[in-house]
Amino acid sequence: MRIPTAPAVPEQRAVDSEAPSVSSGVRTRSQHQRRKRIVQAAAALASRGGVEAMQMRTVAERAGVALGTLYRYFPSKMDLVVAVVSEEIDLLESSIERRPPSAATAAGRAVDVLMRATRGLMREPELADALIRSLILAEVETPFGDRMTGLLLRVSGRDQATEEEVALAGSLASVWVHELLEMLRGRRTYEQIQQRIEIAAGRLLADF
Amino acid sequence: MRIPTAPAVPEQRAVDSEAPSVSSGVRTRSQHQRRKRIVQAAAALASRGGVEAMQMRTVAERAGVALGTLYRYFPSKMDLVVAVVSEEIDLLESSIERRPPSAATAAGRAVDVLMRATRGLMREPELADALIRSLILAEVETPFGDRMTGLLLRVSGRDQATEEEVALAGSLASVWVHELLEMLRGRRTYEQIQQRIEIAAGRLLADF
DNA sequence: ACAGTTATTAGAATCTGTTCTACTTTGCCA
DNA sequence: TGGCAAAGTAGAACAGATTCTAATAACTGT
Repeated sequence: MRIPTAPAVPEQRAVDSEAPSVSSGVRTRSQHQRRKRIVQAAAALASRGGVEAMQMRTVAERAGVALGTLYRYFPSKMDLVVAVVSEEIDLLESSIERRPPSAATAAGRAVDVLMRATRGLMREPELADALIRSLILAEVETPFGDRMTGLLLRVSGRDQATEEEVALAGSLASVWVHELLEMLRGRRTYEQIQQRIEIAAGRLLADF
Repeated sequence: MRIPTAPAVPEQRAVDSEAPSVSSGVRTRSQHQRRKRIVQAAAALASRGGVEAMQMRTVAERAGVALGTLYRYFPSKMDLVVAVVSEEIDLLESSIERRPPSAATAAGRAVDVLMRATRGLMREPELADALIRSLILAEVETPFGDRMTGLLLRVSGRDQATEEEVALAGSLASVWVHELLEMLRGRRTYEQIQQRIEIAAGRLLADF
């Protein structure tokens, strides 16, 4: 799996990696269905016992698909996790759109968004675990971190953000992710997270 | 891998978990040596090919120890990774002690420390990548974040820190870890990290 | 020195992600 | 309709972390 002769370059895995037919790029209806069934089966298993319960053999079985097929759609377990998790983020974004944060300050609105996301994640703890970890683990660029940062900038009223503003929003996002991780490790309660996010947001987005 | 929805009750794995003699807690000289040999072998392997190259069988072999013995000292690979990382942090701490940061402001000293640590990690990219990723993914408590936070508080002259100060230093530490990760993904240069750390530190530790 | 506990060992065995093989089915089109 | 490439299948095979076993060595207190 490793390339012994070229040590410097990390093995890029295909970013897309979610559909067969490499040549055409087309996805038939039945393939779409199959992919959906797989992701659903994976999500169902993960929301119970977490990534551990989401074993590739089991997912394949639950989705009524051969192991080889599962691997054709998702070349690694991580790809599957990422797929499951993408759906969750979509949910958050549309929730924010439906009911935008109303706090007076940018920091307040950011805290609102982050804590709403936190609550959403806490509803499916095992799934949340998978989400956060995959967000961090991903080898290549994933939309997650940037999407969260973008979301924060948007609710802060910074559609045309300076580089410094992007850095600050990004910092807040990374603090949030870290706090979530600590929660997953059982080292934070919801209240503690809120407190810490408020403190950090108050400083980082002070003059937004 | 459970979430404390209200109270924080993680299934604690023994945090220590690094020496035999559960009952006595004593560690004989030969045990100490053995442990040291194991960690050295692990570090040597990891600094070449990353965690992948640091296979438990290989580590045991290199350390001249049976696989079972390795597992007696380090119940899981993660425990071994943590041990390796701890040594790195020791190095950083003693380096800081030897040559304390001299900047005028607390934020400046914190930036100094973090960038010094960054340079240290960049010297062994494979090791850094492996270790940081594994630590972030670790299920259980790791000394990493807390030690870094403690270090930051110390160089900020906050030996008796308030809760808010701990939160702020912790936030800065998590921003740093995140930037490090981005660097490992090839999305940050050293200069960019420095810039972002300066921005974040300037806000977070403003009135330290 | 002796009995009993604890540490160590070699190696087999287990578990789960991933890969491989040898077929069979499906979709497509000339 | 015949045929070919892609997609799917069942199941074996492989890899590396972790666990288990049975036996031996080292250390302990008496």
